[in-house]
Amino acid sequence: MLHALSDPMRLRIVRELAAGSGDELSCSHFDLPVTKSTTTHHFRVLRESGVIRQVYRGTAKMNGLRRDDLDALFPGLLGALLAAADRQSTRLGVAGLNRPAREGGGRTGRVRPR
Amino acid sequence: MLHALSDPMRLRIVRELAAGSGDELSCSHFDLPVTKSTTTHHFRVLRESGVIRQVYRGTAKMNGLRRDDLDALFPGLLGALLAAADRQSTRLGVAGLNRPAREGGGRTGRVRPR
DNA sequence: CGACTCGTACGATAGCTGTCGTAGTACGGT
DNA sequence: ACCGTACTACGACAGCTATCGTACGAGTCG
Repeated sequence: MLHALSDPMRLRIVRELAAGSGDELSCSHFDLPVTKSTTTHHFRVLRESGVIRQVYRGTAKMNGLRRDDLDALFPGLLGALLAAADRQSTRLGVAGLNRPAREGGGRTGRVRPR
Repeated sequence: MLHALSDPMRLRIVRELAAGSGDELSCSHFDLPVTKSTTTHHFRVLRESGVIRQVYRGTAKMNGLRRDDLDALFPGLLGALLAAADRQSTRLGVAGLNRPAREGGGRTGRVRPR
């Protein structure tokens, strides 16, 4: 789980999910600066690490944060983590949630161009 | 920081540091199932991610958990994390802290043999 | 039906990283 | 002086993984 959450892109997804008042968002709701393939990859990692739940709801695939399960396993962890991410976000970037997440000096692969 | 803590070996180090009533332990106090080179590597990652503090105390190098700094930056995170690790530890392995950490099916490199 | 959108699967690629071994430095004991 | 301990630096290697592109199936709309 720590590994899953230690990627900026995935942490961003989780934060958006947690911020969403409703609890389920479609994959395409997220406007991530990566291709669809990569998005699928990240959602899979999150699902396989038990952080989110994915269900087909008619035509779209809804993603839900498994908050209760996580809280049962690791009480307080998710909350503290989200709070920490929020604090760091507001400390570094101005825009709250819209942090670039690995702007420029990414550590791996290309990000978008080509 | 999440990345630093998402490695079993490093989490183990941090847990031992946190468990130590005194706050500073020498590198060699830890009996990790890896070579000294790898140990140095992990300590460096922990130091560079700001989780621990290293000071030369005479001949030995003492490692201290930067608990207060971390708590200031991410209130409650470290506590929740350690608690979660403890719970998971007692759930999976019997021996509390002495979990093998990547026994057998490690994902990378060889572990010891050769 | 055809076109479009959403999401997946597969293969490729580059970079990170955990691990090791060997060699080196600093320091204290014999 | 010599050796042992503690730790680091550097190089090598294998595996993971974040990313991309392309191709594909499912479903919706004109």
